[in-house]
Amino acid sequence: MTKLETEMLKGTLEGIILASLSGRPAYGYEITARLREQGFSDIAEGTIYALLVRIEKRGLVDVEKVPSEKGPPRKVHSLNARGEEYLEEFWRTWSFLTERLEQLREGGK
Amino acid sequence: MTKLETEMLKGTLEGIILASLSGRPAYGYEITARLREQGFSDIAEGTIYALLVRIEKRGLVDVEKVPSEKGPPRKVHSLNARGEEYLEEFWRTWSFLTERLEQLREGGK
DNA sequence: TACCGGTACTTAGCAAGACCGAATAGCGCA
DNA sequence: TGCGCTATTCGGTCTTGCTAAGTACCGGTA
Repeated sequence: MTKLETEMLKGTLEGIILASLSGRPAYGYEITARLREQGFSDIAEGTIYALLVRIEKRGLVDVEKVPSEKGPPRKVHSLNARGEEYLEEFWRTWSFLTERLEQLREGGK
Repeated sequence: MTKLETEMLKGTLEGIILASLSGRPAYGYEITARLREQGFSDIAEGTIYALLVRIEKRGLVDVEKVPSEKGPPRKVHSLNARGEEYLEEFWRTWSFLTERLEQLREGGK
């Protein structure tokens, strides 16, 4: 992970995870795998778990413990109503940012 | 400024300033004004100055002191070769991020 | 002269986010 | 027994942006 990426992820990683959770509940290990497949190759596992705890505390996801066939029990996170709302807010802010940046990029040429 | 925006700016504000400096040298006060016009209405002035100091230390800009008619001397910052390089790198990373997020957004529907 | 407002920059202390590394734990297989 | 994969937790560090306050220069006005 480049330093640039790391810093840019701040504030967006949360939205990324919520988005990835939207409609498809998942547990930490699974989310990490999903993200890696989707191109976020080097996101630290510890980071994902810390973030999941955070969004749980904020009440954006519901958590259910499900026994696993191959390891300790999984904590399955599903986006709830508040989470959906927050996700929408996230997309709005994200759109705002991308629009501004696109403007700047155009202007810089 | 919403908390979401603040967190999302982390890691991108630097690029925003470099981009805004690209081709048009400017001093802090001016940059703040520019950004406000461009929609970043609530970026703290102190933040801009701190950031300018940082990018100067990293050698991404050249700084020249220019006397002002109405106040203390201005520190005019201009993007140098290293800064241009860094800016390109920033845009690459930014593009990567936006593509991934766009994917996620599509997938979530 | 004294003061105020606008211009311009600086600094100290704080909160939040992501990272790394290590630890804990369950399970199957050689 | 020990290795490797699954799965989660925790402590300490670095970077970033924010707030709030202060310094400094200038012109106009009372």
